[in-house]
Amino acid sequence: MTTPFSARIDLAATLQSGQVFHWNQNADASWSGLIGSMPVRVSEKNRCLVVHEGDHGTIARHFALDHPLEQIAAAFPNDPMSQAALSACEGMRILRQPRWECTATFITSSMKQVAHIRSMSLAIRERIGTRPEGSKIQAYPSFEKLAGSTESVLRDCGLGYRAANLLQTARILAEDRLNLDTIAKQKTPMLRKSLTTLPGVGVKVANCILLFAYERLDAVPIDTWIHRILLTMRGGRHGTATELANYARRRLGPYAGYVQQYLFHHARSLKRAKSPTSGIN
DNA sequence: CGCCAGGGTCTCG
DNA sequence: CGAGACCATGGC
Repeated sequence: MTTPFSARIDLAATLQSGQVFHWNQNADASWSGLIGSMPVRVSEKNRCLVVHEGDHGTIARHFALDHPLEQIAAAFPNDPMSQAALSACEGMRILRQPRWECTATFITSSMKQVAHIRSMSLAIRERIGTRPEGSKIQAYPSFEKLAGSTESVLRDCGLGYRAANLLQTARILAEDRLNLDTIAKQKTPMLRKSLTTLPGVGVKVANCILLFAYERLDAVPIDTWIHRILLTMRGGRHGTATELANYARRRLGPYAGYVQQYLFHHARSLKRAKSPTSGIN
């Protein structure tokens, strides 16, 4: 136990909002997980982050304690849905994720519920990953290691038709036909185009990767939830994918990705509250 | 049991 | 370009 950081955070919202899929809450309400291969245990005290285990600098960076939440909140659109999400999720942060791990988990995410993305992530870790010293769960396998795996092993992890995509992407990276670090200097539209060359990465998944692993806080992943919300904001008026994307960018402002994440988590929280039998999904 | 899930890709108009 | 079929799997 050490002195808390001073930055405000809602740890549960941050870790359960469908950004990362491998954190576990302990009996004492603290959270255990990995940042890359570094075991971490953190908790919340007076809405601030307390470190029990792990390097402080790495943790502060991963949890994006430098993001200006007040400025971001002030930039939220002034409509009922956005403001409701803002007050419900105050303190939620967009994590800075390791690029490969984020890319891989969102390749597996298509047409899957959050609960199942989690189970696939845990299965891949357990089956192919390696266990850091003193960690309960295993680290996500590197793309080199995953490239040496097989499609049938990945199907055993529950990936279904996504297995081939993940394997092929891992091989492209292992053969250095694309470098996730080198492309980080590209401007957002070009970076999005680079990411979508990877098998299993379309515009939606690319926007998740841009937002969660490349600090592009204006990137807006439009999944089924956000799609419905945007339609409601437009008064039920339908449109093409590109029209909706343009609308989202204009409507949600400079921190559109943040607004999107708050809307997503809030909408899912409301639905979970209606069915108490279901756990965290 | 039927529906839906943080969609991508290929085909066809 | 834009719309539709198809893709596996599990939670609800």
